[in-house]
Parts: sequence; structure tokens; C-alpha cells
Amino acid sequence: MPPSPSRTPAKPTGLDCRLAVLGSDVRLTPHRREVFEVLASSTDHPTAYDILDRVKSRSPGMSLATVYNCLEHLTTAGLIKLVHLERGQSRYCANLHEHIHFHCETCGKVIDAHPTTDFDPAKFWNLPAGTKIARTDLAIHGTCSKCAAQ
Amino acid sequence: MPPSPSRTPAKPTGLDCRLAVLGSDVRLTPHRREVFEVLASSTDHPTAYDILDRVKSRSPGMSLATVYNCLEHLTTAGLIKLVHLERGQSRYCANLHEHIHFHCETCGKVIDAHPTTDFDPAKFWNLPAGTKIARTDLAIHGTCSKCAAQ
DNA sequence: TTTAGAATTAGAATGATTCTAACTGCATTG
DNA sequence: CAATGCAGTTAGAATCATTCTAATTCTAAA
Repeated sequence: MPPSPSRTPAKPTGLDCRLAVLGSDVRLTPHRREVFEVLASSTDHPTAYDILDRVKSRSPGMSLATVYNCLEHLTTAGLIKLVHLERGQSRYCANLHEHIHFHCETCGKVIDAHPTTDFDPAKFWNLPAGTKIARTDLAIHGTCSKCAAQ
Repeated sequence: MPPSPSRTPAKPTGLDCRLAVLGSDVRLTPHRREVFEVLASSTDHPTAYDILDRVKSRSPGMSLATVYNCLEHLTTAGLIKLVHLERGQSRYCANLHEHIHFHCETCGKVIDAHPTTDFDPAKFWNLPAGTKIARTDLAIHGTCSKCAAQ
């Protein structure tokens, strides 16, 4: 056993650098970087499998297990968001701005919608006194403008 | 068992009666009735497996496949709601009043919260023109009053 | 360089849900 | 009332998403 475990706050050197966003703390390994970059350049809320697919051109050897692993770390660090809209696969999203999701029931697309004004759920719903809100997830289901036009 | 006369498209007779709620149209077979009643008397948003468990005392032979089948029909008919809050099992809910879900990240409980005033998402988020809203799902995650008190 | 711990991997395991094919029972038809 | 047909039901298989496991590789500190 190590007598002096003197790597407490782990110094950012080499690969052990950290993404300077939101004060998060993830080791930015090459794979995590790939996954994050793929997600950051996607607006369609890809699934883990979609992400593997897109990452493969740059990192042909990456496995689905690693994608899940990276997504988990990035999610925990608050760098990306996990989105559940339907049964089945989870979707991921790197839009860090406050937003909600619109899901088109016809074409299946998921569209981000950004707030135009402050929203406080406690003003609209009767939550028991003492409830502490950490985050809210609003999903709107319907028909997107494109599908509605047909 | 009540034998009975004709049925043009389908007349409520014997088992072939329909639940007179919301103008829905489901054949209310004994199993569907059991599933619905179990759900209607639950406030904890049970999973399919939970429901099977509770139904078993009354219908010992029912299978999980039948529970899923019933839930699917009841959901399609709008008699119950499917709730997705986390990865893993789906939850179901027979609260037909407009409401949202509060999910306690500490104890895992899901609590219904009812509206105190009208809520129009289009007032708060910038949806593309032409978007048609069918329904909105709001999930609030945090700590319930009980857990917060500790 | 050595070493401990973290990251990565393939493949196995798990868990939730859906599918399949056979069977049952009710209700309309003959 | 018997025959027929279809919806409902079933067990178990199949599928799909995700997590776990155990072995291996990599990184950074000592």
C-alpha cells in the first residue's frame, strides 16, 4: 500500500488536462475528447451507437463500452446532458445552454428550444413545501413545422 | 356470463364493454381491468414488473407479457400514462388529471404535482413557427421534502 | 524506471421489452 | 347449438440497450 498518496488534487499535465468549462473536472483523454467533440458538433441528439459510428472515422478502434464510459464521465462532469424522450436508446446532447427538447412524433427529430424568459416551475405546479429543485426537464411532443406543413 | 345480441361496429356486452372515460375505446377484458385497477389505486408510478406483482394476488396466472400487452392497450387508449424519468424500466401512471412529475434523486420516489395556473410552454421557449404541440412532459428532479429534512 | 491507479477493451452478463407461435374463449354466423 | 374467426393470453425465445468483468495498456508521480 502507498505510504504517501501525494497526488491529491491531481495536477493538470500532459493528457491530464481538464476542460475549462463550468469548473468541471474530467480528465480529457483522447477518447473522451473525441466523444465530446463529436457530440458538440452534432445537433441531432445522437444515441451512444450513433456516436460510436461518428467517432469511428477518427478512432477506428473505439468500442461501444468506451463510448458509454466516456459519456458517463462527461455526463457526471456536467459537460453533456443525457436525454430520455422515449423507450429505448438514451440520447445525448452537448448544448450547455439552458434549453428544452421538442420531439416530433412524425419524423422523430429532436429540436432544442431556448428560453425567452425566466421560468420557475414552482409558480405553475404545486410542489410540497420543502422540495428542492435541482433541475427540470421539459419535453414537448408534437409535430414539427416541416411535418405539419405536409 | 351474459350472452347478448348483435354488434354493428361493437356494442358493449359481456366482456366487450368499454371504459366510459375520455371517450376511449378499449375492450375491458378482465386482465386489462385488473391492470387498470391496480394502477388506479397506486400513487407510486409502478413499473410493469411492480404491476405484475400487485396483480398476482387477484390473477395468479397473469404473465409479464400480458401486463405489457394490457399497458400498451391502456396507454394507446389514453387511460394511463407512460412515464420515463430515468434509464431502465418505464413507469406507468393512472392519474388522468393534468400533472407533472417530481423525481427525488435521493429516495427515488416519484410525486405528482398538479398545476395551480395555466401553463403555455410557447410563452417561455422559442419554438419554430408552425410547431404543433400535442403534449408536454415536465419532470422536475431534486430532493423531496422528506429527504431534504435529513 | 517503477508503480498505482485510471482508461480502455472485447466479450459476457444482465435487464427490459418485444416477438412468436400456440392456445383459449367469447361472440357472430350458419 | 355447433362452427368459425378473431382478439386476448401465454410461456418462452429473441432482441436490444446497457452494464459488468477481467485482462491489458497508459499516464503521471515517485
